[in-house]
Amino acid sequence: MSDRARHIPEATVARLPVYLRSLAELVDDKIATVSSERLAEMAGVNAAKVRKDLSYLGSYGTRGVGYDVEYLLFQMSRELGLTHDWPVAIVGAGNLGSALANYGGFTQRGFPVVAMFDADRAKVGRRVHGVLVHHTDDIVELAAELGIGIGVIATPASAAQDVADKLVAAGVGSVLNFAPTVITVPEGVSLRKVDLALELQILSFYQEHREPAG
Amino acid sequence: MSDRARHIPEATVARLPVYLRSLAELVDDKIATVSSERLAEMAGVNAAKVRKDLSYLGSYGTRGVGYDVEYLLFQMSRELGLTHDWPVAIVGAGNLGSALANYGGFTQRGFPVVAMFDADRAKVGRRVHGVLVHHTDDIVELAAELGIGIGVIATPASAAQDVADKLVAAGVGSVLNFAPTVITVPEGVSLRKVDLALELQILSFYQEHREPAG
DNA sequence: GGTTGTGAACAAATTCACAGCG
DNA sequence: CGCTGTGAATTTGTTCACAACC
Repeated sequence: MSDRARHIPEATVARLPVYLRSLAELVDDKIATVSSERLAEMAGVNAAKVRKDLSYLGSYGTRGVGYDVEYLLFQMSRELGLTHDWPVAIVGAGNLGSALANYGGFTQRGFPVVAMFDADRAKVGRRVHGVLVHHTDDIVELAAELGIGIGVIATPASAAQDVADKLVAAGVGSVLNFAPTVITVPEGVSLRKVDLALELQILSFYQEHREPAG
Repeated sequence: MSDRARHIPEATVARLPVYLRSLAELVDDKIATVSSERLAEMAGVNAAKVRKDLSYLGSYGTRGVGYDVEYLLFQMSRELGLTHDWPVAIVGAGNLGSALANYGGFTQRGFPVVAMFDADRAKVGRRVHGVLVHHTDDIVELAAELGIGIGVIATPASAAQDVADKLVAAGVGSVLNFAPTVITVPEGVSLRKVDLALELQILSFYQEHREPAG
């Protein structure tokens, strides 16, 4: 239907959730209208970028006035696919997987954790934050059955690619990888990664190269 | 000393740790030499990018042969500042902060967690994975005393900016923010963020816009 | 007057393609 | 002959600057 938003740049897509959060704050504060400048400040970017980014969604602002907070929030939620829930499965019920399951933020933001999987039979049958742990052998069958769209990988690196393959076989369209290894997914499946140690190593570089003091 | 690597692009810096991990795997497998093509495959990028990235570090390859794995690993570790440890403090001893402290990967990769901080007096004095929890009021004093270079923020969003300010006041040069909010640090301080819900929201966008099937 | 929306200018990052060297 | 290292071309992303509009 909406032919407006034809191909939004990746960099813009990655910023939309930040704007969304800012808009949610404004709603909480009962603020009805916001300028690109104010929104930029809240999102930690500059105003030109906000306007360019928002323009990909459509012309939702009013010149001389700004953007209607609630209207923009709604349009952005719709564009991000956040007007409905996306059931999520977490694979790996170890430290990290359990922490993710216990972290309420997922369910609260529309990503209910509906299943967990682990390769360790001793963990199968347990519940983490109310979510039942299944065996990884059952990913393909169960994830498909439960209509899981997004899979979260929180396994050791050695298991990650195999798990990703199973998730894809189950019809999962998006994968969020926490395992410290590169995994690949077929064309058409989205993949993002969060690598904790890697982030520290990047910071280490800048730490090492601070102010040449010359 | 080395005047070679004058200003490495950010995008390249963010990939260096991925190459580093690949090189470590090759060392484990007792492989002495690697081509840009092979390294690219392991790192999930293309060969041209590998060569361009590595060229910023210096001319460490041999034409017709490839790169000496151990030598490149050493040079890269040095460039990334990973030849010595970087003591880290984690602020926020809740679910996430505790999971991060318990996650052995940090210490193991040269980022020993030497202190934790929390605003809740009930948590102060406890130990998480052997690390003592202090009160956030003592960040400035203690972080400076302990020579902490990198601070990890794992607090609720509402506390994050205040904590960041304290860390900076303590002389911390790098901040890794897990709180779901935008924080700012002064010029010269490095900042990276990991936002779990945000990653899922980005995936939701692509999930929502899968295959227009036209 | 004030603020958006957007072409045009600029900057960063990626990819190509090949000379140069082992 | 094979593979690196790198200029040049291309693509992607950012910022400027201003016309259009409320």
